[in-house]
Amino acid sequence: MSQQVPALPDLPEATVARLPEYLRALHHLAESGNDTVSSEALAGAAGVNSAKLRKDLSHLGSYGTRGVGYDVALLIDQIEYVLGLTHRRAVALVGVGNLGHALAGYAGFGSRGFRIAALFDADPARVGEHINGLVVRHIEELPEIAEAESIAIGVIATPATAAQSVADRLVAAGVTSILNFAPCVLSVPDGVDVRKVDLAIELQILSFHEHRKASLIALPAAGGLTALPGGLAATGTEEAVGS
Amino acid sequence: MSQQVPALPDLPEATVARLPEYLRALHHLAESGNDTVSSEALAGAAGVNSAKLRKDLSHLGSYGTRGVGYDVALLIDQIEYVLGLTHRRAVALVGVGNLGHALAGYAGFGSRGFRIAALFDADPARVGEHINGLVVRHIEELPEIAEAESIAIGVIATPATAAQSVADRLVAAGVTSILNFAPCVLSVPDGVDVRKVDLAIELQILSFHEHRKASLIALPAAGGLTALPGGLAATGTEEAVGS
DNA sequence: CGCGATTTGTGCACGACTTCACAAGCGCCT
DNA sequence: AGGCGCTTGTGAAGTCGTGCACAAATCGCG
Repeated sequence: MSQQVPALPDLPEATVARLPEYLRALHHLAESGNDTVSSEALAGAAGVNSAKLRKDLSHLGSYGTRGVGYDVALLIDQIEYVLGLTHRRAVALVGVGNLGHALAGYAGFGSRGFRIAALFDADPARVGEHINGLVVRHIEELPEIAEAESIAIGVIATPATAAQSVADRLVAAGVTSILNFAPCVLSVPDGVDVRKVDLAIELQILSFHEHRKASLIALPAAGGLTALPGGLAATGTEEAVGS
Repeated sequence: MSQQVPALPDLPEATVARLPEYLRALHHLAESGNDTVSSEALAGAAGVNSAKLRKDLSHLGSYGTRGVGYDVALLIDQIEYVLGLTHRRAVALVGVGNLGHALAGYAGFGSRGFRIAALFDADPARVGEHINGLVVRHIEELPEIAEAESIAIGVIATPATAAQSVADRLVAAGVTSILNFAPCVLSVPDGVDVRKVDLAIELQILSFHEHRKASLIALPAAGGLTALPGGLAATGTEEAVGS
């Protein structure tokens, strides 16, 4: 076996964070029947500028053809390989409350490289419940199941008060990557990666920009500090045309 | 009248993204009865290092006391002011499927400065449903309700195919900030902010790190690029991934 | 009142990321 | 075969963010 892949180049973190977006755009293009795509077009579909896209892809190697563009299928394979999506990864979801239920039923996980292999909760009243074809198990059972299913990724969807304890259990069960939806900071050993998603934080960041926009409008051109320069569109198409 | 606030300093985006985390930590400290906190302690609670925290806070002004620390209550007020959280902002949630349901029931929004003012869906079968004390309305009703409720923030929890159309409607209804859970790129006019949350992307980023960790272990110390520095220190408080 | 312990605020150097601008490479057309 | 237009890949410059290290400021105590 052994593909001739050149042993995982170590990519800038910012690039890694964008690769999944490129991948999604590429799948979309492939479904639309495109078999090649230019950096300009792909960048547009992914919401970044083309120079950044080319630099990102260049870190993976040279998979484009000058004068032509990128081969969609080849690029998909390369990105999936780099992201470690060549096989479906098993994920454990802990906490089947409000959010946990929604996550358990989210089709996007299944279609994009992951398999929810087990659901856990600490509340005995919830254990045994069937969700989307899976049965909720008690958190105590985590070690055996994690072992049996080769689970390396855990998702925490519990209240903040339980999150650290759950994280400890996950780590003890061999999990080395955690996606944390609880609004709190987790402390984990070296070598374990944690990513955090906090819905309220996202809104608060938007609120800041609302506040700023409002205060800019409210102030009559006071000094020279208005004249909003570039606009702050986050993921607009690109390069704001109008001004 | 007129608070003596010095007209919204324009903060680095990276700082803005961390302020909500500081705010959460501060509320936690306040509830625990602390009335002052050092940069070291607060940084620990927020999962950053103290130099960064001090620099972030210094952008807001000088609200600390040398030799003592920061006044918790004062700092909360300042951060809430800067983030525009002095009043509760009305949010429209569009799409009450799997995820939308969970978001509508998420208590964190209510407790951290937001009020879900209305729920919308395009599916007539869902219109009229009651969720958490709110009734689901048809998307056509958005303009009047957005106006009546002064809604400036919209949350999109629809399938990707509907997201752009919903975004257009939101913008037309006067919304200037959008939180997008649909896995697609939105294009919006200048002056409208968009933040995106994609659950599958978060997992794919973790997958990359899993892949990288696995390949490092697999390779017997080949060149000079392995040599993982830290070893397995117990419960590193912070610095999870560190490149 | 002055001194030492403590902690903030910040100048500076460094590193990471972004953007520009262009040479190099490729395919097509004549 | 040769030239032309198009697109990639990348050096180099610019921007942004981070972290160190220390001066400045404050408190408490003798």
